[in-house]
Formats: sequence, structure tokens, C-alpha cells
Amino acid sequence: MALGPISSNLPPDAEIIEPMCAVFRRAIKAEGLKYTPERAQILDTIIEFDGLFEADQLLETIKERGHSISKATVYRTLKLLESCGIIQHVLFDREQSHYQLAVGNTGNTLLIHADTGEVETLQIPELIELRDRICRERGLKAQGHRLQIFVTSGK
Amino acid sequence: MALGPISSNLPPDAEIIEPMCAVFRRAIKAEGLKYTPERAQILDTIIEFDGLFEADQLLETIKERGHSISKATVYRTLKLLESCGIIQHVLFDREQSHYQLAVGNTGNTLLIHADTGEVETLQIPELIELRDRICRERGLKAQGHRLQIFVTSGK
DNA sequence: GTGCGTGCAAAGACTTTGCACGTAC
DNA sequence: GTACGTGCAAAGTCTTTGCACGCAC
Repeated sequence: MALGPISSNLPPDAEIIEPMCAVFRRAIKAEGLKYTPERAQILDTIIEFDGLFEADQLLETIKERGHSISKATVYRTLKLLESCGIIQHVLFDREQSHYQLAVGNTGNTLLIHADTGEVETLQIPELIELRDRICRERGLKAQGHRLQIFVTSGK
Repeated sequence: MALGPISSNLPPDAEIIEPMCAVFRRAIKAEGLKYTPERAQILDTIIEFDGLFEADQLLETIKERGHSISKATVYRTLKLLESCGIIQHVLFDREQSHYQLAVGNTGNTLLIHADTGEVETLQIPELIELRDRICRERGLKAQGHRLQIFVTSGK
């Protein structure tokens, strides 16, 4: 599946982005890790993406800006960011891993247009309720979720 | 584990399995393709799995039964089965693709235990309604979905 | 100064492909 | 008899790892 244009109605706004870097910095320090220029650059770029992205694309964008970070570092940093809860790993096809900023802890929903390959991001509050109810009934606690809805236009 | 309005599921029962093979056979013929012993064996094995499985595991099981089907054929058949709507491709981690029988066209929900790695399959009728409403509001038509909920036990 | 981080290239894991032979129809 | 299917091994993708050098703290 060739993914087309990715539109998002989840523009992370200032009040969310701002702390993002701080959270990362704090998380990193807490682990005795270092806040390197590479890590900062990667997070900055991700924030500007404003939606879904792929490791590949991240690497490309960084390169276009004249910076140079190795593939290995990008992957290592993505894992780190994920473990800090700053980004989420999203999988909807076999071809490639996608990531996106984790806005809050609310999980996310993707509307994937089966025909065009276009992907939209949504937040569905009812889904959280539904999810939590399901877990509660089983004595479980939801840590997060991913919902992918495959759609076709028209009809 | 029968809880409230949520029917836990996926032991595919006879009334579902039975037509499965017929559907496959018909779909295959319709495309001018052939119903080979390899394809039959693969579908049979999948049906017995009674839930989620990996390509790897499928290959292994077939081998244990004294049959021998190549990796390539397994992957090719999985794609075929997916395009016939008989199985669904499920992704919840990067490590490996998972597949499961597509029971109806209702999509599926996985409860993934973040701590133990255990995975349960559910059917959530309300989710279908929610999904369809969301699509309807946007002039779209849902073709299917996948929901993955990450949980931890206890509270 | 001491780890942790980085880049590079090689290694890995899963999946796909090319090709010649085999077989369902 | 004619496609289509299969097995094998090689090729591809994306991602991870090992290692020596470099830098944040």
C-alpha cells in the first residue's frame, strides 16, 4: 500500500509542544542519560511534523536541513521517545512503522482511506469510555490503545 | 469468561468454518486460480489455530504434521487469503505480523497484556456502532477496523 | 575523567522475488 | 497442453548491534 498525503487534524498546539521537550529532558536526566544535540534535533523535527511520520522521512528531513544524524541514532532515539511516552508507535501496514506524537495519554484513532491511502488522525472521547469500561469489567486497566478504521469515501 | 454485553470470542465454530473453505475455493476459482493441496493445507491449519497466529508458527505446525510447504508459498497464500477477506492482518508490534481468521466483516479488538504479552480477542458490538457513526458523519463508509487495547492486570 | 552517545558498517529478522520445474484444470 | 503454483535461494526492507571514537556532565 503506497501511502499518500497524510493529513492530520491534530496540530499539536503550543501548550502541548512546549512541555514535550521539557518532559523529554526530564525523563532523560532521570535515567542518568544525556540530552544530546541529536536527540534535541530529532524531537524538534518530530514536533514540526505535526502528525504521523516514518523513521525514514524523519531522517530525510533532518538531512535536508543540513544536519546529519545516523539511521542508528534515529532508531535509538525513537525508542527512547516512545519509552518516555512522547511518541507512539503506530502500525497499520506491513511496509513501515509509523510514529506520532502522543498527545496526552488518550490513544489515537486513524482513519485510513483504503482507496487513496490517505490517513487522518482523530480523537474519539467515547472510545476512551468504551475502552475503560471494557477493561474495568475484566479487572484490567487500560494503558493505551490504537484504533484503525479502514474507510472508503462516498456511499 | 462471559462478561456483560461483550462477547469474548473467537473460537470459530462450525457454522463459520464450514463456509470458510468454500469461500476460499470460490474466490480462487473466480480469479482463475487453482485450489492446490498447499493452499488447502494452509487454510486448514489456520482454522485449527482458532485465533491469532504468525506465519512462522503456521510453517512450523505444517512441518510437524509431516507436510512440507515452503516459506514463500505460505507468505503468498497468506496474502491471497487476506485479499479474499478470510484472514486479517493484525499488527501490534514490529517484531512480527500476526494474522487471524476474519470472523464476519466486523473488525476485531485485541486486548494486549502489556506485562505478560498475552493477547485476547474480543468482539465489541458498540464499537461497530461508534465506528459507523463516525464514518457516516464524514460521508465515509467503514470497511473494517482494528482496535488494540494495551492493558495491565489489576488496578 | 567517565560513561553514555554516535556513526559506520555489518548483522538480523521477516518477507518478497526470480527462475525452472511441477501440476490443477 | 497451458497457465498458474511451488520450492529454493538470493535479494530486499526495515531495524538492530558491535565497536571505536567523541562528547555531555
